[in-house]
Amino acid sequence: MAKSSPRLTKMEELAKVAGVSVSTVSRALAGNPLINAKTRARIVDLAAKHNYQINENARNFRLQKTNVIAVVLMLDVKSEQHTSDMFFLEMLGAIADALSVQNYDLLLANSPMTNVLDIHNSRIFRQSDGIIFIGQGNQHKQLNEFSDLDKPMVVWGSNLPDRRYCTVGADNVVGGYLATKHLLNLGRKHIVFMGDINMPEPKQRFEGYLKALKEKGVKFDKRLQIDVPFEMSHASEAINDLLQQKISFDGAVCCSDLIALSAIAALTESGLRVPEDVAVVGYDDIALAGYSSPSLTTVRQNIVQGGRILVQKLMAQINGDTVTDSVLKTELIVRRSSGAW
Amino acid sequence: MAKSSPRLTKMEELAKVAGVSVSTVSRALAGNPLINAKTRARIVDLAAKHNYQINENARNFRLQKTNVIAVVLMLDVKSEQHTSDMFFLEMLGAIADALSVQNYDLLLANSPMTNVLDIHNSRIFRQSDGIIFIGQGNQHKQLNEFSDLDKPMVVWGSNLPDRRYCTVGADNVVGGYLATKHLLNLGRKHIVFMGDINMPEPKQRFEGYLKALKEKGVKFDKRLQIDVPFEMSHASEAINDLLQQKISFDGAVCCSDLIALSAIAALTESGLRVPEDVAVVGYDDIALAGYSSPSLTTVRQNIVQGGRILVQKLMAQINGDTVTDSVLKTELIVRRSSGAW
DNA sequence: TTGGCTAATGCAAATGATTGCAATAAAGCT
DNA sequence: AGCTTTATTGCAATCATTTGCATTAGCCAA
Repeated sequence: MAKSSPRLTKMEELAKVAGVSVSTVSRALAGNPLINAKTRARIVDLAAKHNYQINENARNFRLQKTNVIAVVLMLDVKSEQHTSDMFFLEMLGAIADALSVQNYDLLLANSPMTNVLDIHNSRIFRQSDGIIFIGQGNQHKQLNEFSDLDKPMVVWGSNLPDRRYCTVGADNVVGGYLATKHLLNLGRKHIVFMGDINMPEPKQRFEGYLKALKEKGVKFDKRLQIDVPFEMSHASEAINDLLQQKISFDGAVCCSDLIALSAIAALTESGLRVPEDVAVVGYDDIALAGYSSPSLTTVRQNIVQGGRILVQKLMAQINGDTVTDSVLKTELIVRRSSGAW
Repeated sequence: MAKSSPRLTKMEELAKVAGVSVSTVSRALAGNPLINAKTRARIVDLAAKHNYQINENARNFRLQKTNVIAVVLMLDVKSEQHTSDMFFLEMLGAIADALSVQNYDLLLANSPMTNVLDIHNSRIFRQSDGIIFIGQGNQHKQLNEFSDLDKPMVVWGSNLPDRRYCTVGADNVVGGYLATKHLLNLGRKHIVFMGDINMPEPKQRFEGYLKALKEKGVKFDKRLQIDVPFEMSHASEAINDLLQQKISFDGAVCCSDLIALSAIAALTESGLRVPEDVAVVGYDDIALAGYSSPSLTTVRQNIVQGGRILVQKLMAQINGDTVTDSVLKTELIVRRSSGAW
């Protein structure tokens, strides 16, 4: 590039420089094969040389699209998942990256939302070409209704029965299975499951938990399943309750790292050693997991890949394609201390 | 509202229903006093009744504005602040809330950025009416240059000398002071300061640290100031180094909760008790701080207020006003365990 | 009645891009 | 040469809104 001339801001100007009509420039920049290849190349070069940038405002207006994707964080409802961990930010970052590649903006919606359907009359709806929901909360039914509005949408979450919307999510059954099997392999027999099985994702993890128990021929003790919300404080209380009731256990599968850390705190405060007396496995692999003491064995969901696939599915819908659900691989991150080696 | 008719999507339709021209509708909805008050009220009512929503795309196009604010997370550079804690998400949420009140969208830019000036030729720049930078990283100079581009901008960070851009930030000097004084009041005399004083904010907190020491007549031991990045793992190493060198200390002021938690982990692993042997104070008050064991005494920045003021300052600039910096109050959150009562 | 003044409203241009259709030029065919 | 076909390009309408200027209507005074 020889030198950058003063920037051309309108197609009209670029057309004059190139000695062609505005239509031709428009088509050339869009890669329309109607335009002679040589002309096209020449115009593209000129555009670069003069630092021409299309006016996206005008373009979007003409094309009746917004080039904006709304992201709704489902973190309103009490005892909702991940309210206080890194999951959302990481996912948000992953989505933003994936979107920027496609030249889309991200419109963040994060005001408390008691009913997803309220979105219909909001800016979120009108001012976006599609919506990504992070989590389902307990609004499965509303999400189903929402999908009837024919707005491109995709949901990070589990593939619930009767869903009419597209989901992308990690394999929760496998996640629960891996965590449980890890503890079983260490010889633990009395394993607590900490997570609210009324919520979609914990429920599936619990399935995996049961599957692993069955495989090893360990009988399930239903006193060991505890409906703790993802919020931390309840986890310590739950552990203390168990201890007080003299229900003995030597392992714990937790539905988030925060629950796990909270449980570990309660255990050590009660004089129990982790992992010698009780081995603990978390979920999510938040940054803290690796650095806490004892460092945390945990189940990792591939968030970057998740964000990318969410965007990809949404784009497909915007282009009129029909899409299918996607279940991502889940892996167990074994660290030395909490879950033993 | 009697009943909602099929939605009107164009002003033209609304104008027909109202029996006036499009111009009149436009002016009426904008509250233009040219239009007769009664007519205006009638049109506004009709708009509501027919659920008319203005086409913001067309409006923005005509008015040559984007109604989008870009938010740049300065989390690229190695050893940058807060890379892995909740701070960014909370701030992002606060900003998004404040923006939505003003009917602005949030465009998230979070791709690694080695030089802020690269933004000039990017979508972030063209497709937004203003930019909010979260953090300064080590790009103070570039931010200064950037401010010469006459794009409305505001920066969350500390009020460095020679800045030509508007900043909003918490009072880091006071933060460092409060944390240190708290430990001194508990009778601690050998207090470690953990934070990279080459970074703007830790540097100011360090100032507060020194001020508190001086006030109590405690001499500063420079071996106790340690340049740990905000990233956690280094903090444990640093603590272990100190212990190995037999440098004794009985307190620690940390520049983030993550550093604090990491330090606590290292201390307890070495057989030291927190807070009996070493009292620790963190910074940020992330959700985990209250639930970890021992629970963490920490310095809280008012993030919601911060987001609101950032937006307010930016709006003022967009409207052509000149703005001044803003320093927010900082408070110490005392919890029983880590920092003692 | 006519002219002047004001308050209220409408006309039409403008914003910057896209695209159906028409127009032109070049080439091929008989 | 004359006619048809094809490859390229340009014209002009269109998207929904805002706004300078013109227009109309109503009122009052002379």
